[in-house]
Amino acid sequence: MLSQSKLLLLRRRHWRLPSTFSSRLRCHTDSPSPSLPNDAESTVTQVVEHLQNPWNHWDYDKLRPFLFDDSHHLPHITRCLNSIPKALDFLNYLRDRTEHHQALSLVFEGALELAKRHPNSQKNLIMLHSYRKTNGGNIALTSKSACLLLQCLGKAQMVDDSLLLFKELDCSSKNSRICNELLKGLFKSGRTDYALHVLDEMLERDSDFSPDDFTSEVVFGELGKWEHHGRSFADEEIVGLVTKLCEHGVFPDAFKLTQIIAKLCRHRKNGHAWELLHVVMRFGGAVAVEAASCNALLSGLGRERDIQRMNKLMAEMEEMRIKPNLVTFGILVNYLCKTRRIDAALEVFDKLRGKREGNWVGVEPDVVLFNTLIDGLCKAGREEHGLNLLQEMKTKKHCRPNAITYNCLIDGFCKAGKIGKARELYSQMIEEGVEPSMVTLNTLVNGLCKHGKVNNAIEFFNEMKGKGLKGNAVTYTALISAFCGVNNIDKAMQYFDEMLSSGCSPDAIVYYSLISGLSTAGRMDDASVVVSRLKQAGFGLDVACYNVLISGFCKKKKLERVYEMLDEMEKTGFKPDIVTYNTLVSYLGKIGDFATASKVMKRMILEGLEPSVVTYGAIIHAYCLKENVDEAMKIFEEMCSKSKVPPNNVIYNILINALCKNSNVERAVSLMDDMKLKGVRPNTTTYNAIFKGVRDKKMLQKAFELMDRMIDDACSPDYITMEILTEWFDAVGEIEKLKRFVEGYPVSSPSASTPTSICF
DNA sequence: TCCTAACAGC
Repeated sequence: MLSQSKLLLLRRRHWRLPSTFSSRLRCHTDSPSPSLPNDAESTVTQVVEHLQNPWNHWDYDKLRPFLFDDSHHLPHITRCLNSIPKALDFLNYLRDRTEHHQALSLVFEGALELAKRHPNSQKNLIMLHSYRKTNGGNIALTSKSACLLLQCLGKAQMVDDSLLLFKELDCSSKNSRICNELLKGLFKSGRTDYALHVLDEMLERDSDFSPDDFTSEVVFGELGKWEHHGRSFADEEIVGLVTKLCEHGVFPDAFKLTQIIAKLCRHRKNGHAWELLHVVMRFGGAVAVEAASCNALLSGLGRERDIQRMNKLMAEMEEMRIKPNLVTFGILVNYLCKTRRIDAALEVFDKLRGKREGNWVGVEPDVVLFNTLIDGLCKAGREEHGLNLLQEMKTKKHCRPNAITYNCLIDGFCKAGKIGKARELYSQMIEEGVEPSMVTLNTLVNGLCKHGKVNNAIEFFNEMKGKGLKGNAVTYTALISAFCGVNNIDKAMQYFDEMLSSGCSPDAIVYYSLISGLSTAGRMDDASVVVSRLKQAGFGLDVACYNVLISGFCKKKKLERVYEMLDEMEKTGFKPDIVTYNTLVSYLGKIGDFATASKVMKRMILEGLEPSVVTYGAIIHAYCLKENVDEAMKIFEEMCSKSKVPPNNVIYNILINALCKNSNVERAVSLMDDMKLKGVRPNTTTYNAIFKGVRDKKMLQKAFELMDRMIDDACSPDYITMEILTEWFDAVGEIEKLKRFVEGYPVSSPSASTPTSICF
């Protein structure tokens, strides 16, 4: 049969504690806390039983002893009531009968503890807090109560209540735990400055509540966070705060220290991170610092290419006997790879697995380390060596190659132009059961596009679509750029639309590719449409984007649109760069406005930009177009003698072309000799220009000579070369020589019959 | 929950 009280409890279902806590029987058998002596135990049990009386018919005399000498039992007694309403009834009953504040405080503490154990503790604690606020004026808080309330108010971000509560406490009941809870709440609500003020009080020499491990947890946890509700910390402030705490013997744990250092390094504040780690090293020694924290700093230093400090830190680690781990070596190898010192990276790699003499023998490299090295090798054009490492990985149990391993190699072989090998590696990865990723898809699509195999790229992409892999912005950038590159704007637009309809959201780079393609194709109206779509999507133009647009408008002679772009650039805070100036100079040169071109160049120099080889090229080209080759040559001489930029083959090509057109073939030929002398490599365009010149002057012998030189320079004739030479050689009966030339044989000496280096 | 993390597009 259910007792009356149990019925009551059931009726107040929502107040009930879970069955493990709630049964009245349990309270009977529940022995009071172990510290309770046996005789006390029985009196406590008696009074609890009495209080369980469902109609709250309580005998004040029975309770009286607990209000005075034995009042320390009150929290426990209250907890045993197992019902918050009942506890409040008890509290109200006492308040009507006694002025004994301590007793009330202790009963309230018991009620709070009950609430804390309730599954809906937060709500119940808040309820008790409101109860006390509205009608519990004379209930002072014990330290424990204050702690519980501050904890729940902190969680609820009721920061003003927290502060009021804290102020009301008298100094004797304040302790570190209470301060910590307040601190936590203040940080959580973004009252950073107030929190720091409390922390300062805690640190004061004569304060009774000095910071402890929990303080460290709260404060350092806050410093390591990426997002703050209130103001974020200045990096200097972080260092200052940690120093202050360390001086008081409060250290961050290894995890927090690592987190804070990593955060500073990501903000490119290596100096502060360095200082921070060294403060902790200085005050806390090696105990406080683990390899992970050093690794965080090492990787930051690596990113900024600060090898001096990397070495210094490694030496300090050794001195302090902080043992480097695999990650430490990973950072070092990564640094060496990224600075193209791949042999040094291999040396570290071999040392650490004991293949060479060194101190670090016996560390087994992992997949990341292998991948870092393979990528480094591929980027250095040593993909074959990377392949060897792949084979080695396959023999290891814990180093199975993953998609990233294959991606690095596939990219390496693509960049080296060995598309076949790249595809072979792709098949290999499928055979091995390694799932290709989006990066695999993009690497191959891009590789195929870059080598003029757009159709194969599309084929492969379709194949992957069949497997359920969709393309992303990177995939579409590759395709769009490729189609723009072959002037197939419609196809590029088609893929742009497909990207949108497939649900892939474009990024600034895809927009850039299309804008660039349209501008190059002279379709400025379409380009402008894409620009507004880019802006609608929430992106902005960058300098590169402005440059392609300016160049496009220049080509279309839409000067007013050019100025519009320049104004917009200025308004959005972008300064024209060397490309912008070169575009303008080139345009002004082409329309023959040398006065303005010269003004633009002056402004460019005023802005601190040095004229580049492109700037000189633009001016030289402009004079050539105006058939003022003498002036062009003057600038060329100036380049050779005074400027910091020596002429390249583009400059020579412009001049050779112009001289030939001007019937000054001799001078053009001497420029070709000059190129050889200066080590500037001629290309097919150079030869085409000079061939035109010697053809017009009917210098057949010179043509033979140049053909041999062309073979020696490993330049292959193109359709323009053939156009220039075929008719001429046919007319003079030398078509055989031309055939031999195309096959790579020398032609100037009739006896020559062995192929030359062109076969390589 | 920290550190190496590698790979793709302008």
